[in-house]
Amino acid sequence: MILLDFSAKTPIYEQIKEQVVFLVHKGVYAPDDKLPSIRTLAAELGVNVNTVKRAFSELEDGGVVYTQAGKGVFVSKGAILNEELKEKALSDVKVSVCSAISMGVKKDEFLILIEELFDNI
Amino acid sequence: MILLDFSAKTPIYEQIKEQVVFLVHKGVYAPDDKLPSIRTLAAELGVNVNTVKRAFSELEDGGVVYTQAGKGVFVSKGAILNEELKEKALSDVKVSVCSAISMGVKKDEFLILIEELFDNI
Amino acid sequence: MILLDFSAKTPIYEQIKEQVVFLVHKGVYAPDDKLPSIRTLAAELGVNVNTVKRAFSELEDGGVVYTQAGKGVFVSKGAILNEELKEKALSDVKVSVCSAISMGVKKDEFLILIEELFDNI
Amino acid sequence: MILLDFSAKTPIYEQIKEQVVFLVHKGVYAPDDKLPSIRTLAAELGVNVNTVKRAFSELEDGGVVYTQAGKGVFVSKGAILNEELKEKALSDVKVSVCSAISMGVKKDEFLILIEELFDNI
DNA sequence: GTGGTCTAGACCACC
DNA sequence: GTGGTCTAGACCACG
Repeated sequence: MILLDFSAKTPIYEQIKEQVVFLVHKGVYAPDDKLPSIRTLAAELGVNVNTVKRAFSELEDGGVVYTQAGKGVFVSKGAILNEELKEKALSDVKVSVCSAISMGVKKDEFLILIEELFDNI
Repeated sequence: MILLDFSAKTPIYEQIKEQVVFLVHKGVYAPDDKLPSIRTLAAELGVNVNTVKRAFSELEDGGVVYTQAGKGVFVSKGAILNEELKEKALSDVKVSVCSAISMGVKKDEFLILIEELFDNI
Repeated sequence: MILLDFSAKTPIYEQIKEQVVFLVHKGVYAPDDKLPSIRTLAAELGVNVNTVKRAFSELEDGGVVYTQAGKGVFVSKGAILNEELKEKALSDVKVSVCSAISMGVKKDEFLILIEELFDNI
Repeated sequence: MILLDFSAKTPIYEQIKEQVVFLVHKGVYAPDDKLPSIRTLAAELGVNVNTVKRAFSELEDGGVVYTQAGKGVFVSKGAILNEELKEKALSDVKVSVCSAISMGVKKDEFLILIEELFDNI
């Protein structure tokens, strides 16, 4: 299931992308599984069709999914290794950590936060 | 000194805000110190007056600075202890880390990144 | 309908803020209703886009409305119960009444003024 | 004693005017009493001489004080009856009360507030 | 079409 | 000199 935060700063299509990638990593969608159709997903999420289309299109550019015209959108075999998205995510972490450091957050606080997050998985 | 990255995705006024907060935390500006006038700073940064104004205005909303019309903008006494900003920054880190985890980033990668950032200070 | 007094001392964006809050309290705009777009409203009021934008932006800070970029500005669910705004308004009354008292205004004059204002509603 | 709120929205010279009027009404300064010199008062308040000068100048226009060149500024005999300032103060109350009404403040709340203020005198 | 950001001007009140 | 408000444009990302 995909949940969107419409009030968030991150664009809707980015949220969709991230959550699809997440679901693939989690194994909810295996390679060659068919994703929900663009129109179905758009209806479920209460979102414009173009928004889902953009998300899927960029996922395809990133090699996470592939499209078969008239059939649907499927998970790529190499999806798990998508380095581009991973790099971007790490870069975002770097930015937010830098910002937090400038607010006076100490190293220990980061380490604790990361431990907590990994414990909750 | 404030440095701007005009090609960054983060708005200029946000960059100014962050760096002012950083300078205050570093002690470059002490409580009740006068910040450069918005016009002076705008000229130095090669930026529009309104952009600096917005940055200062939002810093005022956040309790980091206070304004005396006709006099200038000054650092608040409680600015150093502003826990709210710190909490928000940590929350942002949490979000970005969660996102990165879902992209497949492993715990070690976070730890390395944090070590690197603290080494560079 | 929003009416502006361009010759008033109170800034235009403050007038817009007050009247939107008033309309929300009156129930003209219910929670999750979409407000007029900033461009439409600016055109209707004969005012600059940025002025309306500032009004909406500050209403968002105050929790009266929320924004979905690319969609519009909507009334918050908790807007009607916003005690903070009420407290601030009462505080402003207190200040002005104190000032008036020091000018020699008697208690009866306040009571008469309040009666008149409530009669006109 | 005059106390200023530099962070307030009301201009410094208005605050000085109001407090002088208040002190006169309270009887701290009687008719023909000499007020502190402009420079003395400016120094005490940590304020620019021009600011005090403006306050006194407008008080003189309003008939609250009169100036004797080379001697000083003195309280007028008719100061207690200054209707102009009183009208302005009442007008300010009206504005703030209107604003508060639109925020949902009820009549009783105003009456209670006024009772409280008059009890504290 | 929507809001978000930014620019380059302007005028005003205050200090 | 300072900040506060406002205008009339512009470009961008998003839906």
